[in-house]
Amino acid sequence: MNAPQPVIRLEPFKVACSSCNLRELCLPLGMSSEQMDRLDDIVATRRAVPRGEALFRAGEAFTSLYAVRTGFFKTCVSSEDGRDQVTGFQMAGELLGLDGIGTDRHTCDAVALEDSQVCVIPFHQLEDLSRELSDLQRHLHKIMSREIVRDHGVMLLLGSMRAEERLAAFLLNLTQRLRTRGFSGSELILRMTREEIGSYLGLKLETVSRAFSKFQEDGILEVKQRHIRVLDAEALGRLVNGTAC
Amino acid sequence: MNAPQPVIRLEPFKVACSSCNLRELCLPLGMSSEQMDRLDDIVATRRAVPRGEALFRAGEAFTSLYAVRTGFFKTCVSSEDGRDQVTGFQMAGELLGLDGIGTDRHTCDAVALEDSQVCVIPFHQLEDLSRELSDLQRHLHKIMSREIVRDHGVMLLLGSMRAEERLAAFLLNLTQRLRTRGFSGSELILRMTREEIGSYLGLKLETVSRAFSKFQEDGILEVKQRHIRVLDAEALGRLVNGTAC
DNA sequence: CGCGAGCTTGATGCCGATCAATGCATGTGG
DNA sequence: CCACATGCATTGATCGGCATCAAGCTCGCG
Repeated sequence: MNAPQPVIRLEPFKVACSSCNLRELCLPLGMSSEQMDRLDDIVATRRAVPRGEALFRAGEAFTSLYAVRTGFFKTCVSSEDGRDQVTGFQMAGELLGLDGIGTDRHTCDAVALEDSQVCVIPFHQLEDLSRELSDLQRHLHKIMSREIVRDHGVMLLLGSMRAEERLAAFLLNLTQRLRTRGFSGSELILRMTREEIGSYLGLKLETVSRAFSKFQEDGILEVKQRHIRVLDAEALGRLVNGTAC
Repeated sequence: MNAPQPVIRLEPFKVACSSCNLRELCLPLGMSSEQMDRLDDIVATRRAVPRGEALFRAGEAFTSLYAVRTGFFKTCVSSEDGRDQVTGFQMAGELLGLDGIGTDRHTCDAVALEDSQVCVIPFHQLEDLSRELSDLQRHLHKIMSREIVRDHGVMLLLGSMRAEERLAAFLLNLTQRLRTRGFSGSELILRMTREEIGSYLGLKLETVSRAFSKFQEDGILEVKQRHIRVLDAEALGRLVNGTAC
């Protein structure tokens, strides 16, 4: 059903982890410059993915991991009967494609929510290199483990939180990650629709919209379509921790 | 808050992956006998965990992975405000502890639901060995990736299925895994309470109970407390795929 | 300017949570 | 052996949060 969709590929151009401003967020975290040079040898190309296009789709052969260099992605899985679920949103410095390692096929779609660029990391070469560089090996393991832990957090959210708590947790997570990337965290532009937020949070888009309106009424947020300003981050935090209940 | 709880530890005794009847399900899958000997060098001890005790708890230092040898476990995470969520059930041949790699601390509790034994796999030694044995390295990566994919499946379940579908999916998954281990799959004894099933599925225990009763009325299951007999596996499958809606 | 995608808001209904009572198996002590 | 406690499961009655259905609204764009 998911016919492999042609993805626009710009002419590959040379990139270097060692000179990338994301190196402290991304795969090269904590590596020496010699180690990074080795990594540069295998992370040789970038790929541009226009807004709305898929970087990969469920069912396609897995060959590489991808590091988001610029832009924003969602990943989503779907069941046979057509229901689908957004499993995550990825921003600069985050890895895509870990799902494909287990079966050598991707198990989800990765779709760009704005014009984006990724670094292509051929996985078998990465495995080879990580047998030589134990720092790289360890970091790869940590990244995969953290993805598992993140997923557990989402399960907790989906299994036990009510609508407003879910949205609050989502916003806190987003602002947190933006702050790590040098943004203020109190002002943000959502790159996804209400429906995509809802899919991620296990809610319908109307419920997401109502929750936004509620937060605005309560003076916690200022909401103008996709432009969000966080007025009371503490209140958001209280919502998540349930202290406010 | 989670004080490290003493876990009963039997005197370690020698074990061997190479002679383990789970080797085709577990970490040694697909390895040669020389490779397995190397693995045996580091997987040197077992540990017994009585029913109700924790193998590890959130916050404890991470040192090892554990392979379930006999018995049955649940893993659960909890939020600051005390809500908790069962994130998985593990049976023979499955690995526990992957969550701890990312931060060197466990992020969930692993609790035995019956008297159990695990093989202790010191993680740093496993990393060392997997730098030598690419088959082992690759298999470890596959195991972690599959855990991520499994988690995505649970998200889909929690985010978009209704109560009976969730229970049906859960039962199919259980019987599937039991069949892999040589059991019939049409008859099973649940090792967990209705409440634990509910936590995993994002439902209250009463809802789980009602769903069981409904399946019994419909002739899909025979339910006697924790003894379940699957009378109509196809109907269960239809429920999950939504064809029945 | 008008169209359409996405967002907001209201009215209604249903699924599953909640509250409560009872049943059933196991274990313990008199 | 029975009396009783305890933990778990079942079942019923009621309630509430979110889904659903249905209008409008906003904004960007051809």
